[in-house]
Amino acid sequence: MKQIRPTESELEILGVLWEKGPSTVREVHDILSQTKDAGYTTTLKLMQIMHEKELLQRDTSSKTHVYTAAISQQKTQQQLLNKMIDTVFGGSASQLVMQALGHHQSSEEEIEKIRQYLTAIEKQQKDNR
Amino acid sequence: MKQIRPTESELEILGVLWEKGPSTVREVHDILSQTKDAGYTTTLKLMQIMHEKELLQRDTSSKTHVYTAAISQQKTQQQLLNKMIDTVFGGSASQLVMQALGHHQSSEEEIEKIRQYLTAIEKQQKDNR
DNA sequence: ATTTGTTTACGAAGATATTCGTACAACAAT
DNA sequence: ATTGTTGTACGAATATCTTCGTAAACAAAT
Repeated sequence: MKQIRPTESELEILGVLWEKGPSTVREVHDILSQTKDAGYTTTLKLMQIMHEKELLQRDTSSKTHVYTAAISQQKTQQQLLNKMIDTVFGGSASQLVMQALGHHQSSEEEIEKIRQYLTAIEKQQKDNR
Repeated sequence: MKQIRPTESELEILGVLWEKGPSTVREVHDILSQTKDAGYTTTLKLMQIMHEKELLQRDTSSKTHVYTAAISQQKTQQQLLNKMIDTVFGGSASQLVMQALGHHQSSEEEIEKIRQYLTAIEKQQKDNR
């Protein structure tokens, strides 16, 4: 399987593209600069490199290029999670889950969603027996 | 708050030390080399640098030094999780939780534990209102 | 047409991480 | 004592990531 290894900065950019959809460098940069302090050309360069690495696709048909994430959020999440569970959580996913729930503000709706998910998993396990 | 930013390789080493407890370079290296391909002096150097950065403590009383993780697994987990939730999961902890549960075999006991955890969190949130 | 502003392209510097060769110290076995 | 083994220290090369200055292309406004 092709391993995806975006760097920190690259993940930030991917995060914006996943949320906002196809965007120009300017759009990405404006969002990043709210929380980060970097020049415009820095963001540009990063995105160009990411395009070379095939982390991003781009549409150059108009002067201002439009970039799109070329790797799915799901797949990236899964890969990073697995690595993290392995190295940092000693292989225990439930350990990670509890840690995540414990120290992060979760809304009631979110908690309800997770409950339903747990039920679904249990049901599935019974069915497979 | 002091931000902890271990690199990939550093996390691997920390992972070993968290699991095995205080260890020599040789011990750490032997475990790492099962899944990774690096020379002994590379591991040594990394651990020396980590000691400088105060990620590891070491006991030099005997010829063969013994290293210990100087940052807690918990704290590190929390910090990495928060960052990951922010950038990769669009701020949604439940998203991360579901992704983690979905691709990992969880026993019924584990699921039950998580359920109880959810209940506790909900209760706590009500009480804080 | 000239100026102004926005954008891409490119190169190179600076920062950080990773890798390993070599030298030397400690010690055990011969 | 000599040799072989195992360890630390250290420097330097290499690789990778991040940052930004500068130039050129282009379009809109004057």
